[in-house]
Amino acid sequence: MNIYDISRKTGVSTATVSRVINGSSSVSEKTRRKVLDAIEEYGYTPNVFARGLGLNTMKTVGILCADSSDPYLAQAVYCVEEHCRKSGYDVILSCTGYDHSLKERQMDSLLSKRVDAVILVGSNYIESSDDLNMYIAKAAKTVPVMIINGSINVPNVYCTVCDDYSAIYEITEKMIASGKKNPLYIYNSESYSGMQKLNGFRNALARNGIEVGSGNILFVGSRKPGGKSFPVNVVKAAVAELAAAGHRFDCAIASDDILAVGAVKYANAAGLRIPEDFAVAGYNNFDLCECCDPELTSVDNRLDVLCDHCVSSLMTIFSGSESTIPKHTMFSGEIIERGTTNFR
Amino acid sequence: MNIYDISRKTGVSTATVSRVINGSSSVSEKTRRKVLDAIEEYGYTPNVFARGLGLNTMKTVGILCADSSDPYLAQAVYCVEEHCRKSGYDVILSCTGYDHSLKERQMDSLLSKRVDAVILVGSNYIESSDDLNMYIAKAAKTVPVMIINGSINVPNVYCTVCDDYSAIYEITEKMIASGKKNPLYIYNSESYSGMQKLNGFRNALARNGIEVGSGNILFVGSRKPGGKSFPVNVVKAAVAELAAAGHRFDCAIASDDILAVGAVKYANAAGLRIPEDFAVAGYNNFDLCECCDPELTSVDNRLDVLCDHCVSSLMTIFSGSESTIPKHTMFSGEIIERGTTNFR
DNA sequence: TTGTATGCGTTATCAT
DNA sequence: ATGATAACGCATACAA
Repeated sequence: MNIYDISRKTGVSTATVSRVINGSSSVSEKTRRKVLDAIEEYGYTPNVFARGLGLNTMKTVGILCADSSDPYLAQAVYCVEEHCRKSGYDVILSCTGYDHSLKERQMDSLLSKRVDAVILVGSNYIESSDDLNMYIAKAAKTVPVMIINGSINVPNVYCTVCDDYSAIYEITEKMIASGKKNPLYIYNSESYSGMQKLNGFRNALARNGIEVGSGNILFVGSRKPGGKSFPVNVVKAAVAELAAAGHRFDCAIASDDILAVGAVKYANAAGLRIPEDFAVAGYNNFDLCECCDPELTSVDNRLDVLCDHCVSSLMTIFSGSESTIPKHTMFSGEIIERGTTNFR
Repeated sequence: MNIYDISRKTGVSTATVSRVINGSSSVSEKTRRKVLDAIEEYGYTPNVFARGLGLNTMKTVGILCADSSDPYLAQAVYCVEEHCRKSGYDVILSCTGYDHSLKERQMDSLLSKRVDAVILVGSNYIESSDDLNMYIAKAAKTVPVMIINGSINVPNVYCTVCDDYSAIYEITEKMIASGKKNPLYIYNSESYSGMQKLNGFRNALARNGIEVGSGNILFVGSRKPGGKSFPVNVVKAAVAELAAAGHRFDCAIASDDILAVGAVKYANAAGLRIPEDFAVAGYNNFDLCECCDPELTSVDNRLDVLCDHCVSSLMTIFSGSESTIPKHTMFSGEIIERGTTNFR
């Protein structure tokens, strides 16, 4: 059943059928009804390939994300997908893992599918070397590229980020203001955003005259794609090991809630009182925070806001008003205090 | 840059270019090289729309899932996407929420995109009324429909499920065998799978001569799409309320880990010893289990196995050997014991 | 091994 | 308001 069939059944030309389908105004009400009825009767659906061939678009955006099973990214993907769909765009999901080579290949694959835009979800798409970011600039010559939680200054690339630096800086300051002298920073990502957070921690310590030594910073290894989450007991063990090595700390700040939970487990196992002996703060404000005992203080990075802003911007760009869209938008995180800290 | 351009640049016909692209054997090595070089040089990519128009396929499968931000579904989506991509198929993701009307609409939308198959992820796609499942049968007339964790007997629909009934039956028996007299069942989904689990619980109790009253079963409301997870404190409060109403229980079995965590929080807050006074078991075996204190006993439903089986089957069907694929495949769950229980 | 010609189902342009 | 037809870019049947 194609447009010719409908044309034949109704006795009008394919052009008119097409007009009806696309809601063109210059069709008589009578003809429109006739055509609509036939479409309904025969269950005709326009062929998207033929349409795509002519218009060179299938109203589809590609999503690149490292690992859609990571709760943070899953949340973002959901939010982006929903918003795109409501705006009439389908979503092709493409998980790349954390290795560079695959990212580049999947990007090419997406472009070869003639997506109308690509959205990079997660801070891990911007590498520290410009060379490695070339493929993004190249892609942006074809279609608009949106980045959620990553930043790069290239034409036709639009970035929406959370101010991770300030959020960590601020929460570290609060820790110190609440009387803590020896903060520990725990992280598992060396992405740009990861480094921003780390800098926030370092600078807050420096600002308060606390020396930063190897005992203050703990890298627990990178996330692996497809694992349900980051193994919390790895963190627990790493913190315990650090303590056993003689390092002293009275609080921990983590770049991700799951890491913070590891710290809480360490403290509970070591018989430390939380937050009196050992305070903990996480990042992302997942429901995991409420699963923790005591409940976990965290930074809400307002992912939904970022995603909505990103997709709204994209739709505006599609509408042709790209000049009104900022290339870079930064939102502030928000500290949500719960039982693992005692700020004042 | 299209196939005509490459044809012109190389001095061979478009047919030959097409042959090279598609790896046809009957092309001289010399010609092949020449064409390949030109393709490389000009960065030519075949137009998928034109290709799709002729072949009527874009090597794409549609995924329908209620909420890709639910950790369980996110895990499944990741697994399915990865496997599909490795098999040369792209994935269109479509989140439907838990309402029926949207499911039907998104299914239509997917079919109108001419996907080569549809994968339904999650137990919430099979309704108890046949009427409501009609749209699945209808879709299956066009393309193969795969269901992960849901079951229905219809031509061209292939189901892969976990034996939820037996898993819950078994874990309930273990609870009772470990000395518990008053189990509580906590659930938040009335899907087919949800009912299977509940039946497993009921039958295990009946089998052991324990009467099932309203104080033994707690429904805590349904999941909402897009929320990060199920609000754990809602569960905690609901259990506390049940206890306050005079109901007595010495263990809890939950249909999802997050609900079990709620029960653990209740016990901790009530000063009950786990597992002596109050044992807890969850379902799904997420890393959440390890975040819990004590760590949570759970049923591993082997989602990765289900997903892999589902996609492998699909690829076999694509290859034309659908007759070798079972319409229904059931895997067993596996009980993973941790600190919240003391089985023997 | 290679080339020619045609169909695939739309949309858009240009007539009428 | 409606119709005829070209164009979109590829794969393939058929011819050479």
